[in-house]
Amino acid sequence: MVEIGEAQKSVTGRAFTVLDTFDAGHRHQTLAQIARRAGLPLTTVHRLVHELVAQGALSRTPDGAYEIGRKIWSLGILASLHSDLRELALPYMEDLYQLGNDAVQIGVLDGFRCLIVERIAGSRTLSVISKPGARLPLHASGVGKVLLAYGSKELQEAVLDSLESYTDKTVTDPEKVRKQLKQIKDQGFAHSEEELAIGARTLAAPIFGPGKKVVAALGIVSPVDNREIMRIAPLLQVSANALSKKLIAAGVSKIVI
Amino acid sequence: MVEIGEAQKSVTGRAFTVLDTFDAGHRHQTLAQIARRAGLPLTTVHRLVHELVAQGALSRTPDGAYEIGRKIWSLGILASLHSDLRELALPYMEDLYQLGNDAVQIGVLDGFRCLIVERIAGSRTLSVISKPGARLPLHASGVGKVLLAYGSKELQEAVLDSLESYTDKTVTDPEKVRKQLKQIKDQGFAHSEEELAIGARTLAAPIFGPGKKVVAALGIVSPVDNREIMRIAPLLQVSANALSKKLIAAGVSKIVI
DNA sequence: CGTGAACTTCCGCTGAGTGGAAGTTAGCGT
DNA sequence: ACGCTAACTTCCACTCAGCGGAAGTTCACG
Repeated sequence: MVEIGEAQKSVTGRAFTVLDTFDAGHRHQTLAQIARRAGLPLTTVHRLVHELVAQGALSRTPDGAYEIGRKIWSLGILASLHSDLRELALPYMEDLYQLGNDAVQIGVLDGFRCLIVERIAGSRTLSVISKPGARLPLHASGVGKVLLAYGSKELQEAVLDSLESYTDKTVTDPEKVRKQLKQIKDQGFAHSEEELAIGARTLAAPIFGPGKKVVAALGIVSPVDNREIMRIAPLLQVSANALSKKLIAAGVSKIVI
Repeated sequence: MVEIGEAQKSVTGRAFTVLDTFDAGHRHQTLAQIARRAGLPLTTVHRLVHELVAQGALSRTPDGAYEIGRKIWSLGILASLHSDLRELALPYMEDLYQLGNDAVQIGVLDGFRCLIVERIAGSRTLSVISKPGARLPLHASGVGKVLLAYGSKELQEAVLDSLESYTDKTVTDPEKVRKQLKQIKDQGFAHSEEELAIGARTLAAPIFGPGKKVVAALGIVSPVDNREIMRIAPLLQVSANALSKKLIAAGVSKIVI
């Protein structure tokens, strides 16, 4: 349990250093834990945390630990990721889900990762599906591959430079990935099998915003034993195109980068 | 366009006064707008906003306006509202949705309002459904009525004290509402017709957390011309009970209040 | 009942935050 | 073209909010 945060001189900086200690693996933290992970003096964190609680940015659980509060959640859903992209995409995702009860996900480029914005999964769907907020590798996930294929030359070079392996099916040879990317742009969708998680195969298509720019990727995740999945590809593309048109019509240029 | 924020002395306070100027109706704001609404000097807001942008809490749109950034969104989805309640509820909501393609929503008590945490609506569903983050009146919505019926005596008195009307079917007589609340607790679910929006009827059931405490309400919204809706009531209750068990098993006591 | 770890309160020093003033840019009406 | 207004940005000297070490409190465990 080593400290994560870099010392910030400004108060707001410190406040966010504190908030940043919270992540999917650390949703509930005690005061001392936060202080250690933030690399800040306990007294300082004590004061900050209390102020954040007063603001509703953090809240205290019955057991005395702290967690992210409702205020942050309420603000977060105002982000264009959620209010624009997610809102417009959901109906299409819902329709795709009903086709075969396979999980559906939508992600955007975030640095060298694919940030999952939303996913639909019922009770019968396989449970390895990444939750919103997850950051998948670009070269080993369907949605990631799409974003990479349509991404800038610089992005591709940077990513191809260090290809981490997740399963024994992960493609880590830059040349092979390069060929895949070309093929994806040619056929308009990506396909991957057990490259990130055993048991899952993925289909993904690009979502275009204003100016032929790819702003997101729409994907379907199903169990490997599903032989039918390739038949869904055209339907996925229809949905992706319809969503693209809707995004362009709504003038959602705000999702850029 | 009058100022909203109350002057805060602490820096974090000011920072949140700035963030609080953002809401569903003000997702994109210019610097001057923020300053006016926050009731803070322009210079101060200028500095704060730039710092927030550096932190990723705000981001600048191509047209120069500001909006809530990805950092806040990423943090927000860690809130128990989202990561606990929403995650556990979604599969059940999905199943309910598939029953009749009626919109499904889940909400929690937030002050004197019902805060919508998530909703499922396909492309064919009626579009008046409230989005996540919406705050519905307790006496005029299905989910709200459930929370009110199972709420504390003090809450009920406070709410019954000022019953706002939204349509000509909204019940604003405290005595009538009181009777409704009793009936809801007796039969275990709430039913409302066009009390909040014309054309919509609602069914809602309570979700119990540890200790028989109601932590949320699960609801179905369908068009008024849907004669079948009452037949869904038992199914809604089955789902609600299953979700309750799951919440209790997961020990989600953190959703309290 | 002693030890340690987590949390809270206290308080005097100091530099980060403040906000008025002045400068820059952009759009609009005449 | 030109002034006018509003939005935004930069500058800088004062001062008070924030800082964090020290000491006190609470709690769990052995």
